[in-house]
Amino acid sequence: MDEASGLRERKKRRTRQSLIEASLRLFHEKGYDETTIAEIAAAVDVSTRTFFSYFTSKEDVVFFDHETRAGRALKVIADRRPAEPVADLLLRLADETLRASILDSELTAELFPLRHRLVRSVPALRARGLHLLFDTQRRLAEALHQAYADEIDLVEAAAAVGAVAGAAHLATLISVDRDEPPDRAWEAGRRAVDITLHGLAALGRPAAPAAEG
Amino acid sequence: MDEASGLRERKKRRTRQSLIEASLRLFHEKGYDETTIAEIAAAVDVSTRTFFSYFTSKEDVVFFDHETRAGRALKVIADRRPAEPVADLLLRLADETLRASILDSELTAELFPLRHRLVRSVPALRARGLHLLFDTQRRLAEALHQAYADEIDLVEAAAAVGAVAGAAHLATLISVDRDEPPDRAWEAGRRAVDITLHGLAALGRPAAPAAEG
DNA sequence: CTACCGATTTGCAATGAATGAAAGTTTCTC
DNA sequence: GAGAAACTTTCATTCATTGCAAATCGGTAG
Repeated sequence: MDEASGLRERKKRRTRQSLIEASLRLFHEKGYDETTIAEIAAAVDVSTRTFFSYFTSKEDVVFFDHETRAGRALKVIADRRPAEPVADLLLRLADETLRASILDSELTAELFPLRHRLVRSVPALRARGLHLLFDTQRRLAEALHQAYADEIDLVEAAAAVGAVAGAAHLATLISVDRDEPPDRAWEAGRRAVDITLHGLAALGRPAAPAAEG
Repeated sequence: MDEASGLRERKKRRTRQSLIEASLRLFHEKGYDETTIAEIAAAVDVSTRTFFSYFTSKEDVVFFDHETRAGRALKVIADRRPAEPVADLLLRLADETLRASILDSELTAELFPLRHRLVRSVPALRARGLHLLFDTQRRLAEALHQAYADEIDLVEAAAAVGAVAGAAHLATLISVDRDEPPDRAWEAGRRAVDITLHGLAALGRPAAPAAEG
């Protein structure tokens, strides 16, 4: 795609990456509000103004990889397997997304968990994160509707995406907020998805194993 | 409760209300970013500084009634009817919440829909709104778990709340974004909740009417 | 009515994010 | 190399937000 690497490109990529890493590191050390753009810029040795030509806002640096991730999720839907039931696709989608949000990243092992903590603890970042999450959900819903055009309408698609994402998100969120380890959070998300797929109507009843036919 | 109305109290209430209304009106007329706190303050004839003693930020005015609403939702759960199935309570909860977000408000008929549009169209407000929404969901999940302590664990409660809220929210959101009228959005939300309660596993299949037993 | 206490409001100064415009540099192309 | 295109840096400005101290206001005990 954009592999064309002139010196210019490489330099830009490096600056960008440096800004991201310096930002996260400083946010971690001094706190988000306490860190000024000036300090970040100084750490990378560029002007304050340059920061804003790479990221539109202070919040934005933290979500540098959002678009990449959203694209990957959309691709899962776009590449849906022929005759695959909606529920199966949703399960795969949830699986991949959960995995990605716990492991995968363009960040070093040092910075990855650190960002998580930041987004969880800084209200402004949490808010921005949710905003991005929802915009993605909307896109996913539209994509799902497209992919299964003659099977489910837009409202159904929205219900499906919203339900699965909502359940998984809230479940992992609560788990993580209780300082449970990543694998526990992953498990919670996974279980939430299962419950949602099988229907909340069954909740609280003994344990009626969902009939497969 | 706090009905103690000295002149002081009344005056404060009036100022607060004026600030809210002036804000919404100006945000609508000039746009959110284009409206300065100074203008809002001027419109109500108080100092800029005073604005901040009523609301912690510019975004905050718009969500002045959030806490009240969240409290009402929590109360629905707290007052759960004896022996009421989880799914039934969730349905009632969704119903009341959907209704409230389309009708009810401490605002005039003129300002109510106007705020909706603002929150939908201004990224910063949308983000803040989602943040508040999620905090509420978390509280609702904890409350649900408490209310049904020996029937569902916290993850199940989170899955339930997240799924229902997620489905309803995304469905109405998409509907509203397509400029469909409020009653259509309400219907979409309602349908999304039904779908979620019955399980997404059934999606896309002919039309297997959920067995009631 | 008057003095006094505590709650509000105000004016002022400062900090820092974000943006626009113009000028200076660097990289790329021919 | 010359010039264009892409980046950066400077500089100046607007505006949200906050801390502080002085000025006001409302309630109330003499």
